[in-house]
Amino acid sequence: MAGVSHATVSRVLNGGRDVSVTARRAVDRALKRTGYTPNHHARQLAGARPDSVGFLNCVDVSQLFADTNINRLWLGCTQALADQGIMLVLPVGAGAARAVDAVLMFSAREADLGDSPLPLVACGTPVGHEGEIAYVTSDDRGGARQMVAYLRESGRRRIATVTGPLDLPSGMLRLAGYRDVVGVVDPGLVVAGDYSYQSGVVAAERLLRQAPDLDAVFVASDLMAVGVIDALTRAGRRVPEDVAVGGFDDAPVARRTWPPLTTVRQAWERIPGELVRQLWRQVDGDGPSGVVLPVELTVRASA
Amino acid sequence: MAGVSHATVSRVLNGGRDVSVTARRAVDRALKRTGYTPNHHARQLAGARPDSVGFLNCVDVSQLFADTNINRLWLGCTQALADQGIMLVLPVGAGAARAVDAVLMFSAREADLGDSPLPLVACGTPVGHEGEIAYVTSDDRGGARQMVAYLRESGRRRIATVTGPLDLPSGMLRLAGYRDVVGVVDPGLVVAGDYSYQSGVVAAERLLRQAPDLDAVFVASDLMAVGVIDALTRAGRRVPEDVAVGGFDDAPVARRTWPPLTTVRQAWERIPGELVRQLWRQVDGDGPSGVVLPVELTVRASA
DNA sequence: TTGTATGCGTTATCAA
DNA sequence: TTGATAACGCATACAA
Repeated sequence: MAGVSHATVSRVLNGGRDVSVTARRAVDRALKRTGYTPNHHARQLAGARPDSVGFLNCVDVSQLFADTNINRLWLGCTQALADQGIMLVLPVGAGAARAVDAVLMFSAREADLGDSPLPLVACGTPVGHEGEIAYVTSDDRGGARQMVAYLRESGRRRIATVTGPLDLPSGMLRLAGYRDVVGVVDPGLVVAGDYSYQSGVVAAERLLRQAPDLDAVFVASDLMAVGVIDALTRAGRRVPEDVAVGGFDDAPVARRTWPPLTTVRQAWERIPGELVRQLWRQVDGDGPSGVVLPVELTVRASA
Repeated sequence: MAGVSHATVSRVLNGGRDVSVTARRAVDRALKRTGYTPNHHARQLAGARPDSVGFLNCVDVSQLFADTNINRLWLGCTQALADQGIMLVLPVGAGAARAVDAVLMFSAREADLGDSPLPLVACGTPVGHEGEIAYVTSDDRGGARQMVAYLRESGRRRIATVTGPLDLPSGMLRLAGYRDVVGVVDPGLVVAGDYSYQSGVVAAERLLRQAPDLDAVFVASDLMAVGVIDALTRAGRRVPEDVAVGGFDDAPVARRTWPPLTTVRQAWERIPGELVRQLWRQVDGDGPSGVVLPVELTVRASA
């Protein structure tokens, strides 16, 4: 009760445009005096702009800070949103995203898609829903294509691949890119992994059995690629002399392997910003659209 | 539009009490057909019970899943709330808790306290605000007292202590418990740590310099205790023959040290349930109250 | 058992 | 620059 109306108080709260200095001061004092806190729900209901967005990782919550890719994105998004005074929240479990005003979605399988009542942007291609869901993604298919083409131009003839989970867009698309350049593929040269180090090891051992004459492997993630290199080395193959290994992501580990990993670099520094930009478009009612960020072949020593 | 009123729909949504079977079915069908999703904000505004609660860790978010204590609590709370169909959300950053309907607060320093507009329960004693904030805590002071008394009864005479952060209630109270039985304390026997392994190592080295004749150490956390044992061992002291070491928490690591750690066991399995129970009391408008859970001296081999 | 009416706390649209 | 006033979508006391 500063002797002014609701409306004036609201104006002060939202930037104080079109409010006289005296009124503003009176309101400010009253606010402080009464320890007033705006009600988030009422605010959102009345149509305020979202001020909390959820970082929804469809795969695994507990691994959030262990997976360097997700971690990088998390940090970037936190930053990009904090710049605008918006909080990033981590909803956990099935319907938990209802607690926030908007959603950033990661590692979504087809089943995770479906129309959301909230403004939503997917990180990665929402395969099969490209026209309905806004998204930002790296050029997975193009990147895979670049890598495999590079391997081939380096004179490799028996190029195998370790894929990511095939129910994930990135997994499917990187395999598609491999197919694009290899043409008709020998099934013995394709093994599925799950992006983990361990699955890289297992996949490489299997590959060695199925196709002992392979001379290159395109691995769909750097972490798996490390596993592949380790397994290959243990089996007595030299990298890259006997077998060239190419990864994907340019994760921090790519610089620390021996030999350093040739990989496809994702534009990590751009993704969070684009994600947030797309989210605002969504909030402003623009139709869903997709942003495909270019990737860059980064040649080091493993291939 | 199932041919019924708003109120009936609302009733169906909230359990369907006092609704005829036919009406309920009609509503259910209409709901499915239209893909209706209730608006969370409107619901909360209209006075519904909270259905998203925030797990607010005041210290460090990124370490959430690394700290075994916090991790245990996180899992327990997720479970306890999921049983009631409620989602646990992880708000990150200063004001992020505003996105949820209620708050569970961990590792709060005095500065983090202050009256919240949301129902809130602290895990740990809100020192200086005991009457204003509801809380659930282990008996830190009593536990420390038990441990130090046990050390003394075992014939130890120069009992040192490595404290936790002294701006954290648990840190202060465990030190207070130590004081309670030691009486007038030799300042050379007290070194502050921060609950980390590394700080245990550093503290022990310092203690060895300041008080080479010590014959026991009460360490305020198991993780630090491991560091203390390692440092002691490296310095040529045998545990427990030369120096007895007692920890606090009964973290998983306590069983895996050598020698296995004598420690103060917190009732981890009870804390989440009590926290949630207190939260509902809070929601129902009961005045803040505190729950102090007993701890148990667990004697293994290190003391 | 059902419908009507009111209020929740805020923003936004108008007049004044 | 300000103050009424109407939404916002839902829950609930009360009337029917």
